[in-house]
Parts: sequence; C-alpha cells; structure tokens
Amino acid sequence: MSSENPPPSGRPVSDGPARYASGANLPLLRGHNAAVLLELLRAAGEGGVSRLELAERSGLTPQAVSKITARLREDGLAAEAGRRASTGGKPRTVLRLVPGARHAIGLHLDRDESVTVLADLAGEPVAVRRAPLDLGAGAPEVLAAAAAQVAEVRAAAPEAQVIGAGVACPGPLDHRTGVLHRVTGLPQWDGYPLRAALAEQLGLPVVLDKDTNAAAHGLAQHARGAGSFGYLHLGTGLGAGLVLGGAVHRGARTGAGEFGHQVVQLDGPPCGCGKRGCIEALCLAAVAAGDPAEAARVLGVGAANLVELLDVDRVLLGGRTVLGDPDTYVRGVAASLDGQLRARGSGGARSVPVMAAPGGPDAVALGAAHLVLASLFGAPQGPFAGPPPVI
Amino acid sequence: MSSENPPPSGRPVSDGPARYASGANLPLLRGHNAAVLLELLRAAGEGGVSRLELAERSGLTPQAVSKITARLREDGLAAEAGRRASTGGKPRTVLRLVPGARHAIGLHLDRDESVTVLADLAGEPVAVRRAPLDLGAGAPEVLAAAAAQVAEVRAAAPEAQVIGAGVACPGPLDHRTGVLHRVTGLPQWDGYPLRAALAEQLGLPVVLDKDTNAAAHGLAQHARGAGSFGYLHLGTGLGAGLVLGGAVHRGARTGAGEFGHQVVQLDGPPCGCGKRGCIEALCLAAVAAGDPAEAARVLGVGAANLVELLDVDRVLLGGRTVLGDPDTYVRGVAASLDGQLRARGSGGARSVPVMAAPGGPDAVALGAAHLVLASLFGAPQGPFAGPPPVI
DNA sequence: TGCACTTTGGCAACAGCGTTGCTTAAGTGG
DNA sequence: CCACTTAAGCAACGCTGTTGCCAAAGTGCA
Repeated sequence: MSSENPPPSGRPVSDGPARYASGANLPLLRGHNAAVLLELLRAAGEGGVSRLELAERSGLTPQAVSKITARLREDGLAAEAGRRASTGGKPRTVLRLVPGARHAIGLHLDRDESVTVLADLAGEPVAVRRAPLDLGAGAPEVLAAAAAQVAEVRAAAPEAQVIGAGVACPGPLDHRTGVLHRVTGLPQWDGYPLRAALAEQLGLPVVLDKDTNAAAHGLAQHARGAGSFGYLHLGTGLGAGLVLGGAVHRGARTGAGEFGHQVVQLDGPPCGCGKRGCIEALCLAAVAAGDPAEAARVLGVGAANLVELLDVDRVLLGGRTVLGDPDTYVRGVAASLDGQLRARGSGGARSVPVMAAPGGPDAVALGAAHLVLASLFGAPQGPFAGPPPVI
Repeated sequence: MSSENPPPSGRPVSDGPARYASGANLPLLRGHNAAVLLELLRAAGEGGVSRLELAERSGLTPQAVSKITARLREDGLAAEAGRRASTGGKPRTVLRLVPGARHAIGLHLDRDESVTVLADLAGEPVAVRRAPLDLGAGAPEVLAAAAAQVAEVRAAAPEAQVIGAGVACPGPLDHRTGVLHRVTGLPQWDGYPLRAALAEQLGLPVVLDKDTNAAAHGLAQHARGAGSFGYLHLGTGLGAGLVLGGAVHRGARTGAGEFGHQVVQLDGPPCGCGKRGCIEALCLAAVAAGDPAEAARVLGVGAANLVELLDVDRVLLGGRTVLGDPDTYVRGVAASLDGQLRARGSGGARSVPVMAAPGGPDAVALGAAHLVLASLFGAPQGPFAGPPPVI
C-alpha cells in the first residue's frame, strides 16, 4: 500500500502558490507524523529506539506508533534491530533507521573547488569527490563538471536510491526560485537559474542554498534539541549561517547571514563593499597582518553583538582561515565574547560556548545533502511549515 | 457540541514537557484548521470573506470550510454578514469575525506608568486605563494596582468574555516560566514569578513577555503576509523586538532583542553596561546633547547591521524619544540605513522602508493583549508549533 | 414570464486518521 | 509451573476532511 506513495513524507511535492496560512488534511497529518517518527529514529542513531519511547517522545499513542512504524518498515526506511533488556515483562523491540534506504547528493560549488558527497539517510557520507573548479568559467563547463562528479559518486554506490541533490554556492541567491544573484566577482552568473539547470542536467530534484546556510543546516543536525546557534565562516570573506529554533533562518530574500558587513567601527577604515568599519575589513586586515589574535578579538565582538541580538545557544567557527589555526580562533573568540558578555552580566553572566564546527572541509557539501534529506524528516519546530527549500 | 470545548483552538492548554518533535492527532488537526480560518477571518477585517475565498486561501476544500465555519458560528466567533454581488450564479455569502465574542486583557507595566487595555477579538481596544505606577514599590503594591486597573477595564465591558491577560514588562525575563530576571535598576524583582502571581490575583490565564516583544507582536498583526521586521524602541534605553517570518523571535532564553548593546565603535566610549562603544550609549549621548540627527544616524547604522544580518522587510521605530520627534528619527534613520545599504549594493540596492510604529503609547499594552488572542488564531508560519507563550 | 445556465453551499456516504478496549506474545520471579 | 508484568497487535470506533450529488439562488436570454 504505502510503497506506491511518491514521497514517504507525504508532504506535497510542489506546494503551489504561497498561502498566508494553510489548512491541514489527513494525508498531511499522516505525512507529518511519519516524518516526526523518522526524525526521532534518526536522532536515536545506531542505538535505536523502542516503539514506546517513540510514543513518549512524539506524544503519539503507542498504537499509532505501531501503525506508522509498520508503514515505515514496509517502505524499507526502518527495521527492527534486537531487543532491550526486560524490565519485568516482554522486552521492548528496538527500531532503527535503515541508513541505506535512501540517499542524497550534496554538491558544494566553491570559487576554486567543488566537493560532491553521497550521503545516506543518517546523513553519513558514503562517497566523496573533490576536484578543482573554476566557477568563473562558463555555465556549461561548470554544469558539465558538476554532472560528471555527481555521476562518479552515484557510481560508487550503484544501487543507492537517490532522492535529490542539494547544491551550495557562495554569494547572494534566492533559495525559493533557485536563481543566483550577483555572485561577488563573478557577474556572469547574475540571474542564472542554477537550480532549474542542474535539475535538468542531473535528472533529480535540486535544492539550492547559500554555502553558509547549507553548512549551518548540516551542523544543526548534529545538535539535538532544536537549538540555535550562529555559524561564523571566515574564509575569503566573512559570512554567517543562522540557526534559530532548530531551523536555518534565511530571511525574506535568502539574504540573512550577512555578518561580515556589520559596522563595528563607526567611520572606520573603508571596506571593499563601500561602507566603513565593516567587521570583515577589520578581521581580514588583521589576518593579512599576521595577527590572528586581533582578528579573533574583533570577531568576538561581532559574535557578542549577534549573541545579544538573537540569544543563540552557541557560536560555531568554520572556514579556511579558521581551519588553518582553529585553537587560536576558538580561544580568542571565546575570550573576547566572554569578556563582552561578562561586562554586561549584572549577575546572570551566562557564557556562550564557542567551538570549531565539526565536519571540516566537507561540511558544506554534507550540509547541502542534508537539505534534501530534511524533506523526509520532521522539522524540529514548525511541523507543517516544513523546511523552506521544498523539493 | 462544540460549545463545551474549553478552548476553541483545540490546542492543548498545557503542553507538558517540551518534546523534540510532536506528533499530531485529529483534535489537533481540527483545532489547527479552526485557528487558520479564524486567522483568515480576522485578516479579512470588516469586509468579511466568503467560504470559497477561505477555501482558496487555506487550501481546504469548500466543504471542509463549510463544516468548520459552522462550528465557529455555533461558538459565536463568526457570523454571516450579507452577500457578495453575483457573478452569474448564486452570490457568495460573506462571513465575518464577531469581534465581541471574546476579549483579552493587555497590561503594560512600565517603570513609572501602567497601561491596561481590554481588546476584542479583532484586536481593537474596547477600554483603556492609564495610571502612574512605581515599579520599584513592593510586589504586593504593584499586583494590587494592576488587579484594580484590570477590574476597571473589565467593568467597562461587563458582559465581555475574557480569555486571559497578557503582561508586558521591561527587562530580561523568561517568557516560558513567567519569571523576571534582573530588571535593570530594580533588583527586588529578580527571580519573581510574576506570571503565576498575576494569574492567581486575576483569576485568569496570564502570559508574560518583554515589552519590546509584546509591541513587536502587536505590530506583526497589522502586517499581512507573514512578514519580518525589526522594531527599534528608543526610550530610557534602546531595545528591539524581532519578528521573523511572522513570529516574534525570543531566542533560547527570551533574551533576543538586545539591540542597544551591540558595539558599533570598537574601544569607543564606555557604556553603563560595562562595555565600550555600545550603540545605546552613543545614541543616548546624542539625544542628551540635543542632536537627534546624530542619534538617528547611529541608529541607522545599527539598523543596517540588523537588516543585513536578518534580511528583514522593514524597520519600525517606537519609544518615547522617537514619538517625541518622529519625523526627524524616521527620516534620519531611513537616510542612514539607505546610505549603508546603497554603499553595498552592487546592483541589487534594495531599500528597506523605515516607518514609525503605529499605535502610539498604547502599542505595548495592545500587543500584550494580542499575545493572548494569538492562541486562538493560526500562526502564520508553523501551524502546530503554535505561539511561543502557551497559556 | 419562463427556461437554461451558473454558482454556491448543504447533505450523505466514504476513506483514512489516531484512539480505545481487549487479546496475544514474551519475558521475570516466586 | 504458575502468577505477574510489560510490549505489541487486532478490531471496533469516533472523528477528520473528501467526494458525489442535489437544492438554493441568483443571472441572462428568449
């Protein structure tokens, strides 16, 4: 019965015109609950969960969990995996996600390099390919290179059932339409409908997002409990990905996360962007001067501004510059941030942890794959709202 | 049948322990759809909407809309109100919200004044009371004064069915537990469980929120279409309320919106908070020096930082200082903000409108009442997630 | 005036959802 | 070996939105 349902999540494949508020019906309810249980199964990891535990965590009745997990098992998405120790009665049967049941492609198109991953349902990379890329070359060349690399990772797991591809790019873009906007330094991509082009080239549903957003989305999967954090990415520029309440915040026009051009020095030194005293200019100047400690101090002040404005749980650092000297940056930013917060703290003085983003150089590509997988799982926050980039 | 349901929204009154992701069942589905239609009815205002229009906007079938609106009419929340012109067949029957069917109290406890409103379902004030208040006095005095004022507005509409009270306070607090945290300058309120105390005193469900959040929430109701904006409140201090995707963003610990203590001048002049170069210090210094233009310029730089980080649609200004000279501030901030954005704009150059927040001195109290009313209406964004302050 | 047509909205039957009551399965402990 | 406990499935159920059909209420043309 359920094996013929196109997407196991039950969410509408194309949600039509954006409505102010949407009513819900039974198929949506069913898909929602399935996605919630799938999310809980994934969160449980290899240890698995019993049906009763799923019931407690989801708020569904045990019987409903039994029915829904039976459908998930029919679809091959979940399986029984041993039993718990008995507590005086029949032992609980452990259910586990079947990671290999579905796969997703993650594609990170950077200015000089492309990274492609094939990720399984658990979000783990099954295959990774990395190759030089000239994003400044023409669209046909870039598309062909991307398609070839995607074919390679698909060949690495021939029987993998791929549900879509997530693509991460630098620069402003519109994740709803999948169109690029003025990629800094590469005007030829202005207004290019990359999502549509890639979808046709690959023959797969494609979601497009900014690199920092993809990374932040991927990082959010590692954090249980619908947390919130800011991911600061210091590389050739300084950007941020914001996760608020467990979901990536993209803003009205996918423009959120412009962290680098916040002014922290009124009438300060000019920045390449045309403004003065941008944190990116100050930071990169310090990096160029070989003073990572000063860069970290400035970054910490900006991080404090972000933490106070958004009240996030923690701050994650990533990007090439940070990865080159993680300790200095993590400690420097933590000290600076702590100093700022502590100065304010008339008692409360909460401290916000600063850490290096896990995942290393594949984090963005893996996050892009997660964007696709997210359509299967229940959003930690607004169930029916679903993840913004609908396939 | 439906008149015996405790809350017409169908949402659980107390949601128990916070769960990672929650499953949904039929009562929740029913409540959700009722709330969605109620929201659409309210959005339609006095003009009303037909059943078919409700069906189009909600995505529900016309028959479902008929059933659900029939229940709303039974509960007295909606009523038929005339007909549209015919377009060649039977004319559409217009449905309208019955504003007087329910009411909510809004209570704004400021440092030196309290404002109490009784708002109807449409969010319009039915009665307003304003009185001096010394928030520094003991809790019993403040509670008694609040209770007396609430009794007054209730007496102004004796037959009003009041569903709860929303309370807005300055300073950090926890909106989930309803406990105050270190209200600046009033240490005696530290850790005071204001929500519980007021709920007992008034005999009503109470939601507690920060004043800027309440104002922002109220302002969000006037903006159709799940927009996002930053509300900057310049009074004795400088704070902000953030509305992202139609919902107030409070952060992990209700601490979001600390706009005033973002550093915009590294190693700048010391601020009362202990840091240096806070925008609040710079702004208030300019105000004290009788230079609102400079204050507006600085505010505009901070607003630009916020707009770029969060990609909001617009910026609203409020608070006593702004209300004292709205034109100067609105124009000054708009010019400064535009200058910042235009400098960056390598083409796009979108402009973000700046305007004075409507509502004037009652905006906070009215917003607090809206917090209560929101529990009846469908959240524009995440349906089942519901509004953060659960009654 | 009358008839054809269009559109709205209610009625009744229906499929599908989670829920409830009960039964069976599968252990522990005396 | 039996009483007890806990887990999970089966069947009936209530309720949801949906579908097919029909009455109501207009317009427009003959």
